[in-house]
Amino acid sequence: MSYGNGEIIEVLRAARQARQLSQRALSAKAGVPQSHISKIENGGSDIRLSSLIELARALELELVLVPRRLLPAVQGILRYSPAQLTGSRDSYPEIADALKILALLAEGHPSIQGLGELQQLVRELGNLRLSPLDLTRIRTQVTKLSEMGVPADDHPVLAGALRTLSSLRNQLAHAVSPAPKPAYSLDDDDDD
Amino acid sequence: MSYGNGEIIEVLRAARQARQLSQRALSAKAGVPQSHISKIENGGSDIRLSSLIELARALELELVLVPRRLLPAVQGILRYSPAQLTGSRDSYPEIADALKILALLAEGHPSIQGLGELQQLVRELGNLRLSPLDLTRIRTQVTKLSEMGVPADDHPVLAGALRTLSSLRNQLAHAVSPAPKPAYSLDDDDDD
DNA sequence: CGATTTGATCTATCTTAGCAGATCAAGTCG
DNA sequence: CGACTTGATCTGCTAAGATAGATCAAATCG
Repeated sequence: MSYGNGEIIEVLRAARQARQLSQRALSAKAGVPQSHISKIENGGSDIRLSSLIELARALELELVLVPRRLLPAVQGILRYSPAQLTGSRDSYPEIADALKILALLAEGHPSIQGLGELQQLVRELGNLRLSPLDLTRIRTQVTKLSEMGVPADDHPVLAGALRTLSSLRNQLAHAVSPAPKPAYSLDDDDDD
Repeated sequence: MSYGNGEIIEVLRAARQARQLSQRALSAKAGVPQSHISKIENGGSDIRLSSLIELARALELELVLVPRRLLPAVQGILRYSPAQLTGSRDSYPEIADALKILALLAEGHPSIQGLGELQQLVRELGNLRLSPLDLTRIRTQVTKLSEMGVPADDHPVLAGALRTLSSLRNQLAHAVSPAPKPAYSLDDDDDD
């Protein structure tokens, strides 16, 4: 299935409704008149690319051009992600798996700070290029964590995982200089 | 990183060039005037959604709206699929090529400090996960550099490349926290 | 070298997106 | 029941996308 005007617009509408936003609320967010949003959603307007991007961003969507051959794979990701609006995934399945396990642990023991730190660590690791050995180390630590029993911030397994993954992250991050904060902040990512 | 007008259009241009189509050939395929394609590719037109879809289809691309949280996963697919236009692999041949060209330039003009900075930038970029669009941008800058003529630190092409690649590196590096310096500094990294 | 191709730029014209609001019917809320 | 919200539709206006070509300089080809 390929996406035409109507399909793209329908995704926008569905996303707006999923977020329980009215057209007026989206109008306020995106800076587009409510009447215009109505016209767009009803197919009465062949909107411009910049407007599409604006509305999409207000709905936490990104516009992507996908080679047709890869469309099924991409649709697979969109389809099997929980509600497509929640749930973070990475393209390293190991990272996604690790985050799931850590999420479960953290959910069951919200007071254990180390679990939150671990989640953050693993997320950051997912932004770096990982070797198979790196992935193995991450998986090993997460496996130990899942077999840990009742977690505690001073539990040796948790402390060991923090140390190991922290060290790994630091090693890899050393290859990338810290990003300076320019006076003009170029990336205005999700500041709503 | 999110896709703006310019990024989307750049993907179209890259796809056209990858298929070795001229603007006139694409015009014939998509039914869009060549002059209009030129204007679009040069950012002189905020094209309509229907036009974007038409051009994309002629280039075997599909337009998809992706929840922002799933963008990394989708980009992962685009990055690692062998069907990708650039033929992406585990290592980035584009980075290797770019470093080669920069090394030649730097070798011929050892006094140009900016070339050393560029080499460092490209190396660091190679440590981050890059999308096809990222690679396109890097290649574009390096191509301009190789056609620059006699380089100078204040040459606009060199300055532009530094700006563009620096900005790209900073955007990507934001996803990775800086590696902290522990009180017990085991490895006193002398950052050159 | 002439012929051809390419991307960019131009003119003129038509169509419509986008905007600012107003207003309406229908539904919901307290 | 009145007040309020919502999505749809309307008017009028401006600016720009899209089109049809023409034309140019630069590059490429045979």
